[in-house]
Amino acid sequence: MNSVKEYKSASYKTGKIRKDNEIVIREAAEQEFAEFGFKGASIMSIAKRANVPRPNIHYYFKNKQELYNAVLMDILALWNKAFTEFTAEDEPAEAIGNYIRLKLMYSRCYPTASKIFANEILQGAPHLNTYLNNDLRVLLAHKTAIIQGWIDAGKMDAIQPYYLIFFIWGATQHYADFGIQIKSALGKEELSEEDFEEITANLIQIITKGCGLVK
Amino acid sequence: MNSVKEYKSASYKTGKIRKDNEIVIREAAEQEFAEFGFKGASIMSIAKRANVPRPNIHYYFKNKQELYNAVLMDILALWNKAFTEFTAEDEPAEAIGNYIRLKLMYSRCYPTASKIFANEILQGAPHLNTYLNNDLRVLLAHKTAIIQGWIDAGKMDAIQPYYLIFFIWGATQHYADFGIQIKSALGKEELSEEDFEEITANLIQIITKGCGLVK
DNA sequence: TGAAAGCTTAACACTACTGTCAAGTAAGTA
DNA sequence: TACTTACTTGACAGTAGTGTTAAGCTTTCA
Repeated sequence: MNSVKEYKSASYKTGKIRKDNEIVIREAAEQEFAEFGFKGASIMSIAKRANVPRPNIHYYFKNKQELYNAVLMDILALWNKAFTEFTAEDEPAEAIGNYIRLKLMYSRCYPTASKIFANEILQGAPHLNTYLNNDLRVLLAHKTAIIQGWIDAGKMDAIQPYYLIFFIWGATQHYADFGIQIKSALGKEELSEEDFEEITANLIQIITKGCGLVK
Repeated sequence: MNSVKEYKSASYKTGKIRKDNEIVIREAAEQEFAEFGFKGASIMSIAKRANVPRPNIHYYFKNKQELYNAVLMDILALWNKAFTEFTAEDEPAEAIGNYIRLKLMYSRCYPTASKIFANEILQGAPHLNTYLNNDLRVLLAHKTAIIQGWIDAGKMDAIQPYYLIFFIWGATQHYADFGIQIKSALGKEELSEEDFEEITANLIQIITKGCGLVK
């Protein structure tokens, strides 16, 4: 099992073709899952999006569940990365501003990932129980402790740290998940980089000022 | 067709049994659509939730689409009601505070409605094109004009009115749509009325102060 | 009380989708 | 080149779900 020969043979198996095809299928699956959630998505439709015969998908991923898991794990990795950003040593105004900027950048660059996550939560998070009750909870407890530290040090107003985080999440993710509504309301086909810069500036201004971090 | 007799006969038709059954089915459908969206929902599963044989649903609603439309129309009526609240004559601090309070109340009292709307938007709003491009756009233009008036009168900071509205939507709806994540993060089974009051107070404080409406 | 309207239900035909298999083709390596 | 492994594809069986029908039951009210 662990001989050099076996290892080599394994590396042949996971060759370029497999890698490429997996990516194409994953991307098609992301679109489908983002729109319809796990239950509403169909392998047939994913196959059409990916432009491959349906059985190919089963060749690369055992079933719908496994394909979904693969996609979801990628997203969680991305999500965790967006979260490990500010520390107790940072100045709160800058740290919170950067966090908002980062979250909005994610909404702009990875709206599909955000939508899949939203769908998963709407469906009652059946595949994310472990994540929500462990990883996320720990990360969140850490962040809120930092914010509480800033409050105790008199650096900002006494806001419930959890609610501050939820405010940032809600306001920033809205631009990915409700993108269509926003575009429609603004009468735009797409939001440009400049639009996002303006949104970022507005949101940072409201929140930092609202927390007593700037005048 | 319009004779008194016909009218009377029509009123017999829509009797108590029909009314009651329609409500039971509608409520079951709301739950199902909130979790799975239009495509992911199944009439079979709605029938089980409502505790009626499946064909009964077809007796009251022609098909899945019509049932969904009925549910969605109720929600839009509710949504519009949540929107017709502040006017140019109001003091901005109070008006915006009240709007945030109202939106959070909706998230608390009608989370299912909020989730159905979220699902619809995530699926690309195929049934809401008309609403988004007409009703909503008009309402929104009206509200943003009022906010712009307050800004021009020097009553508040120069925030893009559209973005202010979107912040409020995102931050408030988050408590309905992402309720599970929030409960999980806070380690609570349910959010109490007191929790919502605290959330409301925090959010109003951040936003009104952040807009330069209070010190 | 009985006729008409309203409601329920089992059964049917049909479609969409899933997962599997076996036979085939293409790619990679000794 | 010959052999092995990787990949593709059409065909199949099975399940879940939809919408319809026809027959039976219940309620209403003249």
